[in-house]
Amino acid sequence: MRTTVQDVARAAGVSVSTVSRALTGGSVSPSTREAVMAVAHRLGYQPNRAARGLITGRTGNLGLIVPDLRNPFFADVAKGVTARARAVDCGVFISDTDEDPVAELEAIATLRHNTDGILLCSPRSRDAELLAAADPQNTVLLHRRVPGLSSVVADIVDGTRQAIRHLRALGHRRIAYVSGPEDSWATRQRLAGLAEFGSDAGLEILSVGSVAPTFDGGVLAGDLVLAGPATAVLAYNDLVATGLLHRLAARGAVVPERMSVVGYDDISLAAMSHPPLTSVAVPKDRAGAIGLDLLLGRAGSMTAAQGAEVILPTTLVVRASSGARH
Amino acid sequence: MRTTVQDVARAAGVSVSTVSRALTGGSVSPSTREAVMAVAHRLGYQPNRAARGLITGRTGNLGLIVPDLRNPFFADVAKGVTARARAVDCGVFISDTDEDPVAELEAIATLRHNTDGILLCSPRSRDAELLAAADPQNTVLLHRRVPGLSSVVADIVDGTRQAIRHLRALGHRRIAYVSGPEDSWATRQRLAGLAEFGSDAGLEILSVGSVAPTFDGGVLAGDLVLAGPATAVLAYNDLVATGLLHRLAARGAVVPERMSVVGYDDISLAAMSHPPLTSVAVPKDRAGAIGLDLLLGRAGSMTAAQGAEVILPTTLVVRASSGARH
DNA sequence: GTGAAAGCGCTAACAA
DNA sequence: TTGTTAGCGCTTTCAC
Repeated sequence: MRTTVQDVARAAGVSVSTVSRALTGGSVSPSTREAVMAVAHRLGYQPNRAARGLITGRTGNLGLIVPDLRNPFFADVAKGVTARARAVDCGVFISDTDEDPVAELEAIATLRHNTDGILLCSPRSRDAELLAAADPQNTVLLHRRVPGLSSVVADIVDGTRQAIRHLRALGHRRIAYVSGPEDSWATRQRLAGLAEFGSDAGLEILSVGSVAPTFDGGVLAGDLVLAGPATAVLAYNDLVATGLLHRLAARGAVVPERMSVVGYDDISLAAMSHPPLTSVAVPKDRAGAIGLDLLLGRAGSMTAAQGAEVILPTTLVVRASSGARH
Repeated sequence: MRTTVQDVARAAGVSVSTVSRALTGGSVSPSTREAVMAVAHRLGYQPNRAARGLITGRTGNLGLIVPDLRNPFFADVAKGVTARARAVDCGVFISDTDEDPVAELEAIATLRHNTDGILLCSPRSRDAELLAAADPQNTVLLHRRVPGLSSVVADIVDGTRQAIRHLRALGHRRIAYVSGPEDSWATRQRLAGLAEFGSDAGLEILSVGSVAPTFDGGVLAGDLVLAGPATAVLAYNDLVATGLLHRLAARGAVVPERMSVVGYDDISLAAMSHPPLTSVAVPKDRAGAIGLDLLLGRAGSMTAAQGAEVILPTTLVVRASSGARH
């Protein structure tokens, strides 16, 4: 049997309430506290979080919901969350919904009752669904914004701006854009960033349509891009950019001489691609960590309950896949 | 306030125990069960797992400890665990120890008291430490074997055999091997596989030493391999193989014409490398799922408490990075 | 400053 | 089949 407060109380010759106070920081005489702590340590006492949660109403745990842990983007987010959680001694339930919206809603329903809060990565669900399922008081959206819910997002519009300016500075005048899922918030943000250059006389943004935000989507996009007059391409994300790189190589189009390629997100893959990929870096792990702080009321004056909207800066990381126009 | 069994009981006009029975599968009349279920659903009732766990002694949750979620290998393992967990309605605490052995022991200590069991990925800790910290009754080791603890591992010896035979069939006679962390179980297994070919007269296995099991480790290994007479190389894992591929490309050594490369683990990166990587596929997600079943006593007759040792088959996936000797 | 007792939400005896 | 009751381990009034 596990050691309980009872055991510690008996061994220390005090009451259970004194043990509880000594361990949780109530008002106890210093000598008593010390004695209790010593006994607790000697007995290897670990408080039962469930029992504590039952009475305090706080579980000390929170939930993280992601569409796919295999996607390096979400793995990075999860890493940021777990790292911060470890620092503040908070448990993290992770739910991988496998891109299934139904599983996502189920996860929200379960976790909202069994945790102190939910960090939600939901690129695809509709605003209304999210608003219906989530509790605004203790839900923080990661990398997506929905009015009425707290969120931590990256400044995608500015990231797009940096990418296009970079390519323009390299002499590119016709830049293809490979879009992602049409209904997603991230897609809309990217397009908003591109729209800024609509009035730029010397520049043409050529949309080659939407593809799946995957390696295969990028392979598909490769041919579409080569069919046009573009000398550079901005991809929806690094997975797409990597597929693009492959297809270009297979078609004999040398990067960056024939075509410059810029990705999005700066996942670890970007540095390992061939050639290494120029990419708009998004602070994925930091977003996770800040989201957690918001949930726990540790983010300075901001809390999730107040409907905080945090925007994190993006940075263009220049590698070998982008170069001067030939 | 959340709805409780009390609320459901009142609304359904029955006692709390009837509600409990109706919801957990006790003996209740079909009509009552149906009525209770309907009311529970209407009220959006979600049982408080903490309260349930307090009395049943089972939390319905388990813990997964990994060194690094960013590593695709462990992301795959986590995916397997969470997918199976979702199917059996079980929560998963994930703890990313960031390769820190101290954090790992802390995670074990916390989770063993707050979950029904622990799935542990610990490539580096020493056997004795693990045996001291873990409870053999409800701990399952993933991708590592320690006498006295249950484990789910891949047949690495056979995987190595397949890789070497593949290269030999392609005409290679001098095969370099890039080793990983010297003290790890996985490293020893790979070496055991290679040892089988020690007496093969027409074959020479050239060890080029140990490197970090990362992309950078592979870059480093590239030069070491090129300095020798080998025409093919087997890398510790796919991350190393990818770094190798990069360095070989940078040095002008065409793969597979000048050098065949075979990796290990078949992470998603393998299919996206340039050229796509031949790799020994390890059933990462299946291992996670089976580990979970072992913990929950759902794996047929086997349970973690009995010290089960499951060995999963490996398969060589041939892609473009390996070819006939020139 | 300390102890006794109530009770968080739930399940499992035990009665009926 | 159903209801009543005790109690899981803990924190928190409320007395003292």
